Amino acid sequence: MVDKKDSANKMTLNEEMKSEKSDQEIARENKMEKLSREGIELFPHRVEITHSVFDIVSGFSSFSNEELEEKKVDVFVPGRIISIRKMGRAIFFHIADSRTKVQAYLREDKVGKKYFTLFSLIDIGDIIAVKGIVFKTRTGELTVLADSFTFLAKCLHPLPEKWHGLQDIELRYRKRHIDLIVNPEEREVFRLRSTLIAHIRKFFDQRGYIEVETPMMHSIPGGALAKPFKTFHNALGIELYLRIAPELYLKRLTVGGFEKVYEINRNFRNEGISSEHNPEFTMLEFYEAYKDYNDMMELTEELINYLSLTVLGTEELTFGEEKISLKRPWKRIKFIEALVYYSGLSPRKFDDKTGIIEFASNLASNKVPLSYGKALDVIFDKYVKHNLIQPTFVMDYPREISPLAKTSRENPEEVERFELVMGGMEIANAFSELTDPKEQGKRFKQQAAEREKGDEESHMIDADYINALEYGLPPTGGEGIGIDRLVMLFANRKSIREVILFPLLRPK
RNA sequence: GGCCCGUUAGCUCAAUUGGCAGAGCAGCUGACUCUUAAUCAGCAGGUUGAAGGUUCGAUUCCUUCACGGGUCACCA
Repeated sequence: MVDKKDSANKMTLNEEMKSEKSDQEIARENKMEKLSREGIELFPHRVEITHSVFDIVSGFSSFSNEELEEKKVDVFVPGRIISIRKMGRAIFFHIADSRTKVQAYLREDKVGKKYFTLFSLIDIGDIIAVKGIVFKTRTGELTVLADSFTFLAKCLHPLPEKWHGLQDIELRYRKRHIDLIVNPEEREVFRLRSTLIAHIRKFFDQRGYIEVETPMMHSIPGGALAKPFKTFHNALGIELYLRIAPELYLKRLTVGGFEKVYEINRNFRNEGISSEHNPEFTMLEFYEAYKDYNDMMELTEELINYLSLTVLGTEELTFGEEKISLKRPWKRIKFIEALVYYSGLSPRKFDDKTGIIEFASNLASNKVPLSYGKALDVIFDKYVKHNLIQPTFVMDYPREISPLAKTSRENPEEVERFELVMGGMEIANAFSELTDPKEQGKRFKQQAAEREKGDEESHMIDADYINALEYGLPPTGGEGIGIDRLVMLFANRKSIREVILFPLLRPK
């Protein structure tokens, strides 16, 4: 098995080394050699620029050509060449930075024959810096009239076509750098992601939360019901798990006196890959002492509404065919009521536990025996989730599938937990945290029993966590929000791979 | 993992019933000093994802495999 893999790797490496260059790649290498022979540095150490492309476009677009001529704005601007239009002894080309592009204009009579000839050795994709004066062409396009240019990097491969860009989805993910060069709208998705996360930090920082980092490697994976990745620490000689959630560590911090904490970081779950699941994904978790799940609903509405208003400037998201209104307050529905409403089963049917388990088992294809709680969850996923497009808090979950949540004040079979569903996706999961160490011990034991029966996702017993609770966890509201999915909603992308720069793919 | 779909030039896509694998962009050569999907003339570019099979002949039909997409199942 190992040998087979090794030889396969060697094959691909050899193939890659031997792989023939295309005529276009050879042409580019030849140009590079010619330029080097001319004594031109193609990969300089640094360059003293005066403006970015964005600076020029944002700073001078509003001026007329007359005003620009008067100002005589000298610029030295770097960018990647994305198009070239050669017309005899004049050349127009566009250079781009991550935000926008600007035209440059090179004339033989202006730069001299030498520079002009050198430009024929430039390719689309090269990164150069253009020195010149800003003006507007007859058609009114802001343009840098070049008097010289400097190589910053040579591009040795042809770029994808200029108006279709890179369409091949597999190539876009495997060669994300090319995707980002030629597909400006993809850059915007990741810029949006960055801005969104920055505002999340701002939101919590302003409320007196502190941001913390807790371990990614756990000896007991906890805080969620999921299958972990396993790894090994050589020096300690112990098996470790990549974390499935930071929850138990964050609550230890609340025990320790940090009353408001949050963490934005990666979780790892060893489960299927789909348009809504990447094995590693980014989760925001936050915990606030003296609060319960009702407070967390308020906070969640406030957070997401604030994010939309500040980042997108609207309270309405467009997600595929749907419009999602973030106007507060959002819909709230009890878990069991949602099940009754969307499944079409009569409320009485849900009192028949074996009947429900049988019903749910027929929906699921795997043979793992279902508990009543799991059965309800299966029905929820199958009948309810995808119908909830507008933001909806689904409240009061079965206790069996919520081992870390406090029992409901009204119904001992339920816990104070909600999930926020939007665009048919689960976006957030929160509860009034279970703070009673004895009760927590019991819940863990029930989970361990499920585990014995073959449920790999059940929670392991974490004695150290119970010990932490024994020192006193104040009443606490806690919540996790899937950042990738939130970005999907904000960026109107139906696949999680569109909002993760390097989604996990099978190596080729 | 099951089912469906896709993989053709560097990129985006064609190819009729199984009958010489094409186009646009990009590239190369040349013309052109306000173009902008610049234009014009010419040239080059292919192991049709891989391996097998059927056939006189396979991009096309069949089998297996690889990778990806969609969907279902599990999960956030």
